[in-house]
Amino acid sequence: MAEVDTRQRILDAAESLFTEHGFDATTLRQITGAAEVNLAAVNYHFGSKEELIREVFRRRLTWLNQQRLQELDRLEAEAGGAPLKPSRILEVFFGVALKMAADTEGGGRSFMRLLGRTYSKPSEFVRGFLAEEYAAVLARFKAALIKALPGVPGEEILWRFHFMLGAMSYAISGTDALHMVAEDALDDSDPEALYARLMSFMIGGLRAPLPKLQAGPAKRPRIKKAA
Amino acid sequence: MAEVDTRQRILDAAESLFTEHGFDATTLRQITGAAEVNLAAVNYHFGSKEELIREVFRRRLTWLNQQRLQELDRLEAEAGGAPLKPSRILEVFFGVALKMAADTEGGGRSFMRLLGRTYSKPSEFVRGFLAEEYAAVLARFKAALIKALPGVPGEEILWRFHFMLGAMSYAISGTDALHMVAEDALDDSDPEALYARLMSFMIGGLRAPLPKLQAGPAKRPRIKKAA
DNA sequence: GTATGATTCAAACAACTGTTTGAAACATAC
DNA sequence: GTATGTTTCAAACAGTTGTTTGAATCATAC
Repeated sequence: MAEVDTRQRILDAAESLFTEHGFDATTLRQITGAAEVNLAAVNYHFGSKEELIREVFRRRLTWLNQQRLQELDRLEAEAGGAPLKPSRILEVFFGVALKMAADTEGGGRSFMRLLGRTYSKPSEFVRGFLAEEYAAVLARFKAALIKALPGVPGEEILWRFHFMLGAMSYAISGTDALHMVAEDALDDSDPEALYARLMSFMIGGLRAPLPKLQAGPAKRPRIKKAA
Repeated sequence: MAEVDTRQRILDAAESLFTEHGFDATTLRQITGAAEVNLAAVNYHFGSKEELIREVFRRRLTWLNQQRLQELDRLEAEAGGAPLKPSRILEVFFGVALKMAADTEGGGRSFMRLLGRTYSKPSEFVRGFLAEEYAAVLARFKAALIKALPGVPGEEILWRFHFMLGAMSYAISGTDALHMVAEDALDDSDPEALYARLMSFMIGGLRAPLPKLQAGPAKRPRIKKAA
């Protein structure tokens, strides 16, 4: 019984401290201190600091991605084979994440900020299982978007999806960054408003006119002249 | 004479190692090893590791922001008081950054990746002078954008600017992240193409319809019915 | 009660951290 | 040449890191 309690307390403390100071700058002594457990408890319950980090991610990420897939399933079932509205797809993917990020009490907010930062700087040993957790989800959403946007090349969609991940990451970890730079602070206290803002920005970006790419390696002339 | 060489070699090695492993995970012994200088050289030339980090940023950031202000000056002078096209403003701000990021040889690319990550996780002691370096630039570009988009509230512009910073950050540090997740790798070998992609995405986002913000602290009903 | 296994605890471990030191090597001016 | 100031170097410093250890405590079943 005490096991669960201790594990949970360590995970919660670690998640919060990792978010605040990063992995390397957070020591096991800080974690066990905040969790009010013995130092050796981390190695006893998780084996090592690296395994603890992985578990911090696994705990939330698995649920998050299951939720995303589940909602996409529901949406596609409702549509019955017809392509979805791109905005609906984005709403599922980012809506679930932002909903989690809005959960200040359960620690979801802390985790999402951590995830955003880690995603852009995957320490070698998280990269592997992060890819593992994300692979299926990314594939599903990419396929849905390609189907929803028949006119847009798949590569372009992937890039724009990538840009959107960046926007979301900053939106969540957000105010820390802009706050430091803009004195007239942005109000991020309202998750609904943030969600609405981010979503209209993303949809605008997703539906933007395609860039004029010139002189690529596989340039294809418009009209084939006689050779 | 040797001083300059040593300082420079340390800064270059530090920049590259910080980008790859982060500040905390990079040790002075790694840096001095890569730079092929004595361990004590860092403390002799920079005073401390923290000062070294600050100098790594200062070296590039000062130039980068000067460049941005300079180009904005030129643009506004040409316009002669008339509001600029929003896309032109973005082209200056992000174009300069992406040009630097495209500089693989001079180390600019490495630095921009580092900057993008640091911006979203400012260790307490970089935050201060990072804000210092950015304050003037942000203010200028914000003002220009507000002038260029008279219909859009200033707060909305700031948010969208923030989202764009996120998109750019991911675009630069980019492929590491998406690469790990999408097997059909994105080709980021062409900076021109990346620039074009990012720019049309951003402009699309910037010009997107305003979000419908409901039930804020100042909710205003559409039609006031009889009570 | 005793026995068995899981969990906690204080203490120690070796390895590594940023920093300091004092002598050596170097450059430059006289 | 000597003198002076700067830069390099190997070695050591004290402090912190993640991890291990072996005894103590707890819970549960018999």
